[in-house]
Amino acid sequence: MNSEDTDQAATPSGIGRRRSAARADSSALYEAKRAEIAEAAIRVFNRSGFQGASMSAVAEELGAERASLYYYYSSKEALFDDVVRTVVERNLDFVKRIAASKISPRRKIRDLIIALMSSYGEHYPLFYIYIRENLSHVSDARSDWSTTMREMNRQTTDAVTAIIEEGYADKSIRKIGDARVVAYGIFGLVGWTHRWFRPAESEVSAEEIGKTYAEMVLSGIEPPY
Amino acid sequence: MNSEDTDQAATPSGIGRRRSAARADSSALYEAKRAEIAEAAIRVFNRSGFQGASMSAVAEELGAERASLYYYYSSKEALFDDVVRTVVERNLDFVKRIAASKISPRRKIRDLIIALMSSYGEHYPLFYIYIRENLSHVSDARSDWSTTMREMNRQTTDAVTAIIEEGYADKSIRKIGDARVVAYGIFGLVGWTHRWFRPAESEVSAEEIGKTYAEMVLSGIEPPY
DNA sequence: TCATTGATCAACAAAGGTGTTGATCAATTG
DNA sequence: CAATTGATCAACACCTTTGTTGATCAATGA
Repeated sequence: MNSEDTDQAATPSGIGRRRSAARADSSALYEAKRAEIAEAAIRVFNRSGFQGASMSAVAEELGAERASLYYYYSSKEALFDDVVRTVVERNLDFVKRIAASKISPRRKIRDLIIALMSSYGEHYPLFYIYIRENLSHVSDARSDWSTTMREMNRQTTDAVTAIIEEGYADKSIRKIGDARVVAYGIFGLVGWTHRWFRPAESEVSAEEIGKTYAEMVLSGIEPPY
Repeated sequence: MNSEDTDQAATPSGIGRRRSAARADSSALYEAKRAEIAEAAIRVFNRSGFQGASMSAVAEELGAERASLYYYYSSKEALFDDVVRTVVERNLDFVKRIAASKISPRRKIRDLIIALMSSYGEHYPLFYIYIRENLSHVSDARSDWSTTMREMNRQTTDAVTAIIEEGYADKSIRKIGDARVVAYGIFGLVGWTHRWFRPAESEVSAEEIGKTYAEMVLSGIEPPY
């Protein structure tokens, strides 16, 4: 894709070499600029999805020139990857931290739902662009990246499933069905908000939604008394 | 887009006139062929989404020629509309029927979740292509179609919200939060299955999933005793 | 002052998609 | 048999997008 690794025809401006150098540069200033581009991209991806988003639209959103984006990102996929990697990593850390805490399974579930919703609201629309995508557009050429992402997704699901099973084992959670189905249900409740929740316009806060869903799930999985 | 409404240059084969006639034809035989095309399209749309799906892919899936599709559908959008309209209408009928039945709000919720899941599993992947899309690709040119679809979506949500509120009013449902948030939660539980549930490969049946989620929601919204 | 560098401008080739068109073939049907 | 018709073939124009390239401008800073 780029033939400027070593040899470079000596152009008067040397812009070719400068460009590839810039894309490889990971100094703070460059990363800051990349973050700025990523922020604009997040908004566009959120509106149009990966396939529907064009680099022109990202450039326009940023108020810059399309060619300039290629100064920092080598392709639309690279840009998208950068954005999604952030989300998936943050999400997994999040879930893992709660899973590892020393509280009861029921409390974990409650904390998870509320904290997840709050985080989604706070970082809107960052998480939602990832939730929408489902990584369905990944090309075979990037199978290692997509493998990594799917692996992290699996870990995220596994962590929540493990919490449910922990509760099944110590009988603090009533066995209402397959633990994985329950885990997916929790992600469904929270993830589905991407379809209707707009923090800036909503009358109910992200936290309130979280509390409602936590209440919904919890009182359902509590043993009868 | 088509200039064959009235005048048509007399071509030797008259194929132009024949084509527009075919597209307007709604006899049983033509509708059957359209259904056959739509079935192939459903599979492709489910795999790739509207934007990612190409007419070539649909043709290949059907085992036919791309040009032949245009004999029955005037555009990719027309094909997609045909598919989605079916789903949205069926879904709304479904929800309305349960909402109108003479059972308690709690029973309505339970029946709705189980029946919806069963229907999704049975008609897989028809409903899921609609759930994925969110009608986000609609162009301004088709605003009447999209308005109709959004209106039907609203009615579907409203119907479920009304059931919750009915329960809030007669105190048969414990007030855990905004009725609409709860309604969206139910759609989230059920709708999210599009991300992981594959009827042909799954160990748990659609009905089992429905029962699990019904249990999860119900015992949660039951008043304490 | 002068080299460096981020950013822009203005092209460009290549790819892939859409919808159209006319000729043609093969099967069906009156 | 002869007309009809579904389906195919093989182009075609058109459009959008992607990623590249080289010249150039303007600000920065040594």
